[in-house]
Amino acid sequence: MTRKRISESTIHRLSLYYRALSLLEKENYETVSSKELAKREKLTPAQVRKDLSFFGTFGTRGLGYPVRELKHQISSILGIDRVWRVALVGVGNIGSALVSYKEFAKQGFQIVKLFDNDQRKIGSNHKGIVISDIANLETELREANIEIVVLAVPATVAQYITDDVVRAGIKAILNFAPVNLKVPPDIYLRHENMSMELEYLSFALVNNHVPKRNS
Amino acid sequence: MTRKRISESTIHRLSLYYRALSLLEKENYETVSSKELAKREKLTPAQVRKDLSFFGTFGTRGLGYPVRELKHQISSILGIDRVWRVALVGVGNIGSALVSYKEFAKQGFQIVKLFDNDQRKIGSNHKGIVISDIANLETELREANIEIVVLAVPATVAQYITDDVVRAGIKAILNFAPVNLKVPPDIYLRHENMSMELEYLSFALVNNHVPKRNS
DNA sequence: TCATATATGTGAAAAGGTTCACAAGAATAT
DNA sequence: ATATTCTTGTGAACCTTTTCACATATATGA
Ligand SMILES: NC(=O)c1ccc[n+]([C@@H]2O[C@H](COP(=O)([O-])OP(=O)(O)OC[C@H]3O[C@@H](n4cnc5c(N)ncnc54)[C@H](O)[C@@H]3O)[C@@H](O)[C@H]2O)c1
Ligand SMILES: NC(=O)c1ccc[n+]([C@@H]2O[C@H](COP(=O)([O-])OP(=O)(O)OC[C@H]3O[C@@H](n4cnc5c(N)ncnc54)[C@H](O)[C@@H]3O)[C@@H](O)[C@H]2O)c1
Repeated sequence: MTRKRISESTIHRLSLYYRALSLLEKENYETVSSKELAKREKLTPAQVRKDLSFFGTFGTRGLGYPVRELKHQISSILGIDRVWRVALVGVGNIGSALVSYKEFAKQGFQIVKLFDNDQRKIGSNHKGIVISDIANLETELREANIEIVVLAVPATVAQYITDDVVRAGIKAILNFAPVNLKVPPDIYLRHENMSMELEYLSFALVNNHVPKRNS
Repeated sequence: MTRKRISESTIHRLSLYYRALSLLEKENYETVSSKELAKREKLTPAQVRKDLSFFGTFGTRGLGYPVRELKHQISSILGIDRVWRVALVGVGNIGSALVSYKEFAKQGFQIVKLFDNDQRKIGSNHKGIVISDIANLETELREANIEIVVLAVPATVAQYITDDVVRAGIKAILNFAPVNLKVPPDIYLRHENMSMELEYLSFALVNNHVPKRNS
């Protein structure tokens, strides 16, 4: 268990390193320097080395990092060297897109349960999964040993469903609805907010923005 | 033109304030304190006041901020008090979901052009927009006066299409493909990376993470 | 009119995150 | 063997962001 407190930015960059390493592996690189890794994800070599140093010493001086080995280490740090059982609530536009996305499963996020409140959808088979009735959310989340819930429901019902999800003992939620959900402090809650990124672009264009620090 | 350099975090929080203010307006609030605004978006009152202070003085001591007025001010700062002409490339799973999403248009992001390379899709009418051939990307982006391009194509072709988009004079790109795109320094490029958020949840669960600073 | 309560706006302090710079380890060439 | 080159790992310096704390301004009630 990581006892040092790691910043969110570092964790996000681990995802980037993982992605870059996957590509490097495909390109048959044996080793990679912090310089090359940094270049591929628009970061600095010092940043790469500092981030990795929080978790151990993975490199060889004069040579760099072993690609396969480091990739494996990062997947272990991120906890994606295993399968996570994920449920998705709201099989609408965005929900359907997420279910169809094969990369999630490849990274260990396996969507094994779908929920909706639309009678036309309930019971139907969607990409090999039968859509469950939202009325049975709590019991079925428990029975299926779900660990992560993805919310793709209208903003108006998101809080209500969240309360149910929390009651089912779920500790991690990814929310696509543009609303700030109230959850107990021991729940990990993340938001996917696409409007925010569009609004950033809008701001940047209008103000000719030069960020103080780069993303 | 904002000459002071504003941090990305501040801009992202402006989006949150805007969202909260929209709701407050619906709830018929006349004024709102930094305290209430902070509570609704899980921030601190000082943070709210500091952020707003970068752009002017909008509040009244002893009373708070006028909801309608502040909302309007923020929409002007973010540049969403106007219509942006957006094109979307790749009308697949996620692309279709984005086109169907009415909130974008309500916030001024109007998707007016769709592109794909699939012959079965080209020429067909999708939510009132005829899908164009990717072969005509550059000319049609220019002719339609597109200002923002959303990329929802496979990662393998994303860089290639980006080069075209840049050649068409587009200055703002929102990319959904999990790949770091190379663009000239005067282009605003943002990434929507859903795996990253899932991986954060995974990390948090595995490591019992307490972030150093909250999101 | 005055007292009290409320809440902003903002310098200054504190906390956090990034970059620098270099000692030290390892590979490679001579 | 030794020199040279390369590149890591990491304290310390630097820069950015957040939080604190309070002077200041307004509203409200007596
Ligand atoms: N579509 C997008 O591109 C997009 C982009 C950003 C954010 N979002 C957000 O994602 C969420 C879903 O958007 P969407 O476009 O997929 O909407 P949608 O209407 O297509 O899908 C919502 C789904 O949720 C189901 N649902 C409604 N109430 C429910 C309930 N009480 N219990 C269970 N299921 C319920 C509906 O039957 C539907 O299948 C919304 O909050 C939206 O704001 C969507
Ligand atoms: N579906 C998801 O939930 C999801 C989640 C995260 C990221 N993404 C990313 O979003 C992108 C799209 O994903 P998707 O699931 O919608 O895939 P998809 O295959 O359903 O859609 C891709 C679309 O792009 C079109 N396309 C392919 N090559 C093209 C080209 N050269 N020019 C123009 N159009 C072209 C295809 O015809 C198709 O319509 C991918 O990069 C994916 O990694 C998707």
